[in-house]
Amino acid sequence: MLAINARNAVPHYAIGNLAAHGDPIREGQDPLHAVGVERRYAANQTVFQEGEPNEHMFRVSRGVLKIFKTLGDGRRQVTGFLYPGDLIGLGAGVSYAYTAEAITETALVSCRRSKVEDLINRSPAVARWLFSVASTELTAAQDQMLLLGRKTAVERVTSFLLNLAERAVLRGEDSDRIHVPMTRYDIADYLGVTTETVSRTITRLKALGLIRLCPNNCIHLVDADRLTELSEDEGELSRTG
Amino acid sequence: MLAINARNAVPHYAIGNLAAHGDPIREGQDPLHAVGVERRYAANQTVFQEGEPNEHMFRVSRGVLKIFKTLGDGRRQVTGFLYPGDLIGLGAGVSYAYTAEAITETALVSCRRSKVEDLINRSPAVARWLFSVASTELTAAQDQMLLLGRKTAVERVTSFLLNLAERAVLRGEDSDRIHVPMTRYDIADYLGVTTETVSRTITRLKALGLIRLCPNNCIHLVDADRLTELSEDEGELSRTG
DNA sequence: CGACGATTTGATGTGTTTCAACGAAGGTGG
DNA sequence: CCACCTTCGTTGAAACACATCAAATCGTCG
Repeated sequence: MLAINARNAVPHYAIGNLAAHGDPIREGQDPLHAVGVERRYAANQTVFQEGEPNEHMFRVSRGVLKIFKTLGDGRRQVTGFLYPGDLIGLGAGVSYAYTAEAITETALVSCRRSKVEDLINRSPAVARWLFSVASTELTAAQDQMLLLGRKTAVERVTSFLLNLAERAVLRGEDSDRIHVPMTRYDIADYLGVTTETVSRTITRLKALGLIRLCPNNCIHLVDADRLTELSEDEGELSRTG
Repeated sequence: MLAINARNAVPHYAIGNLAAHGDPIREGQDPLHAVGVERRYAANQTVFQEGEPNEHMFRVSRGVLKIFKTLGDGRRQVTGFLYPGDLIGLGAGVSYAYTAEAITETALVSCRRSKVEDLINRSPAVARWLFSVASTELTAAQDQMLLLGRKTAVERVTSFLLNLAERAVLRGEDSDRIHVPMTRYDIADYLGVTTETVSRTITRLKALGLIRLCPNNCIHLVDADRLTELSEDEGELSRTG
């Protein structure tokens, strides 16, 4: 996942940490922005829905969004939370495979897919960039599959919190006081559990003194090392808890 | 790392289902093969392990493989089964995020990542192809997240069988007599359940007359329509079952 | 202040896991 | 070619982590 250093002379759609991919796309050279249009969305507003024709790619300038898939009977799976710098609409297919919805007030740079193709044709650097972004997403998706398929509730929640913290660092934010703008319901649908389980697990972590809930949807990670242990080995909880 | 059974006659590296990506890379023009080397692997042989330096990309010529991630205590998540035409090693990062292991006897075309970069630089067509393959993988990964996070055991197993059937069609094989070379254990680790649950579910589908087990790890999908219903809505089972 | 959604907490239920055992299949070596 | 052994697959009984149902409390905002 890509992110930016928000404070900057260069506009907030700058690319940021792409250097991590060894790619020559640098801050202030967002290739999508050159050919795209910025659009704004209110909290809870839908950007596009699963099944609609897949005509645009988006890049998050400001705000947080979620993307999710839905089953006929209403069951949802949130497949990602998107932060500034992230791309939406990478997936293949003639129609979107998921719904995208703003969690906070949001600004996106929108770009027709045909223009993206043009960019790839004209610039190998852009091609490598997009390929590397998709590859990074793929790696993250595999981590999430491991979480959904094999991790316990405690491991899921701690993994989630640490993941938010990691991404906050990439955006140049504080890593142990993380902002959590999504609801328990969204988190539950992301982690493949219920809101009650998320709530109980957070309560438990709080009771263990590993985290602290602050006002404004903020969570203070008091003992990140211990949380890291819990994110990979539930057994730890009984041995020391 | 790579145990190579060197015997290179250079046969079946045709591209197969790539046309599905609507991209101008066609049969007999595998861009990887031009710069790669074919290697062979016995069943159960490891191609590379999670954590090893990520230096190669592979394309399956013949055989079936699995890729999986492992937790410290041995829990596994199979994140994909790979068939001829599929690419291995798309993921980002300096080291492989998962282990790749041959299920059947296998032939792969191996290609250094640096050569792949060169190809992207030289050919926008290859760049678009790789991007579209990665995008397709991403879409599949999201489907799998929905399965792992929200589907019941019956839905998981039926989704899996139908998915195998779909991919068989893309390879030009029969769609209702599918070859299932992986063990119940592999399937279980792919679907995020136990071998017992997979076994019981298959038994149940068999009892309902929806599938039939044939010799040689072959499963006959007797009622694909009904299976499709079951793959998206478990409730169906009680209504009609 | 009042109200509605979000969150937390409690009591109970259940789908799947875990533990256990057995039969079948597939190598391996004598 | 046949005992032997290991792995795989199936089935059964019991246990458990999480879901479900229910309700109180918190928090936010008109």
